[in-house]
Amino acid sequence: MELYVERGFEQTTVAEIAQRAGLTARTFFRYFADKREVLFAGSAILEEHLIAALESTPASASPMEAVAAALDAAATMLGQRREFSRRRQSVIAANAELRERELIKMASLSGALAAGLRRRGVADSDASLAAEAGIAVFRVAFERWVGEPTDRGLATIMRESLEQLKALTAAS
Amino acid sequence: MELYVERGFEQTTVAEIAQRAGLTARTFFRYFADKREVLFAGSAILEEHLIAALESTPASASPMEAVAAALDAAATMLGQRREFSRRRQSVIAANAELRERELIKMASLSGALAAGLRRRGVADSDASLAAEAGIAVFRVAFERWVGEPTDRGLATIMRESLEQLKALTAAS
DNA sequence: AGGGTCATGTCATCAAGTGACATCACGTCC
DNA sequence: GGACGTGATGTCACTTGATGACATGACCCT
Repeated sequence: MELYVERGFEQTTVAEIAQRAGLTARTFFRYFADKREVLFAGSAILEEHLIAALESTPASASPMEAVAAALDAAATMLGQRREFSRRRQSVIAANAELRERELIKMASLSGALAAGLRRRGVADSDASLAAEAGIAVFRVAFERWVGEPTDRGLATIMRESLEQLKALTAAS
Repeated sequence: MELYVERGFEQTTVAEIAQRAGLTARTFFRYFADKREVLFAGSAILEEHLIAALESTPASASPMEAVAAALDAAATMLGQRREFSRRRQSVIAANAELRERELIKMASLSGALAAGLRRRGVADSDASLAAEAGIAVFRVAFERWVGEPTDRGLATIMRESLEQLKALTAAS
């Protein structure tokens, strides 16, 4: 991240990253599949937490309620370290390849969420839709949280956005 | 697409593509920014149609109604050529880089949609949420349409999925 | 005939990945 | 303590994607 912030993602070579870490480029590629992946090391853990939260909601909860619980978990996980998130996000926003990578991580989250819902007996189509909608909320809320001047709390913004989506679809 | 279907995306080099087209690799890169882009040439046109449809809905329509109209336009555009869509989709599904590219095209659609909504006076946050939700529906419906054994019509499935989302959020 | 523009080709170069093999530090076992 | 296996790292060679610089040739306009 240091180098990506200093001179931008494209302008830094893997050799430079490796050098700063006291390693060889070859070794870098043994830890990260590619130059982008190094910024997304945490996403697997995030996914685990999301799923754990989903699984621990009572079986009586509706699909969207379960998704909301998962989003809460995500919020508490990311909610700390806003400064870090902002810097990271500004690096990602500045480069198309990184944005692509982020999107596929989100898609993976969505897929995991949908699978989790199916495991609770939610119908296939409901599961994918609820998961996609949940991730849409996540995305919008996260972006808002990172962009706002004062920290209102990611969880709050998530809940707010979810309510907003509810209102929007109801009004159609 | 021929080559991507024949031997897979990774296994075909740009040199081969260029050769089959009777060109040089250098020339290929003058038409397409990269090896992936060649599969997404149509997405700019799709975006235009979506926005055109959005703009031509009455100002009285709610955000989600306007989005629904845009989705209808997308459906009539893609609704023909299901066979083509299936082959293309199977190529994309088989490769992570292509999936990434598709996701960013979707994100671009979402951004354009949100911008269109804002132009109609919809509040910022409502606009992004409605757009994201719309794209989520698009994604799920398209996937379903491509995967189904018989062609029920993309537009029908889109409407159906939108209703489903409405029901899901209402039940939370 | 001359000049301008556009598409293409050629060449050189860089950086991202990847496979094959060597090396070195370590812990284990006899 | 020395032989041995294992895992992490380095070195080297190579392919491919991508880009810049320059040349060439077709076409059109005056």
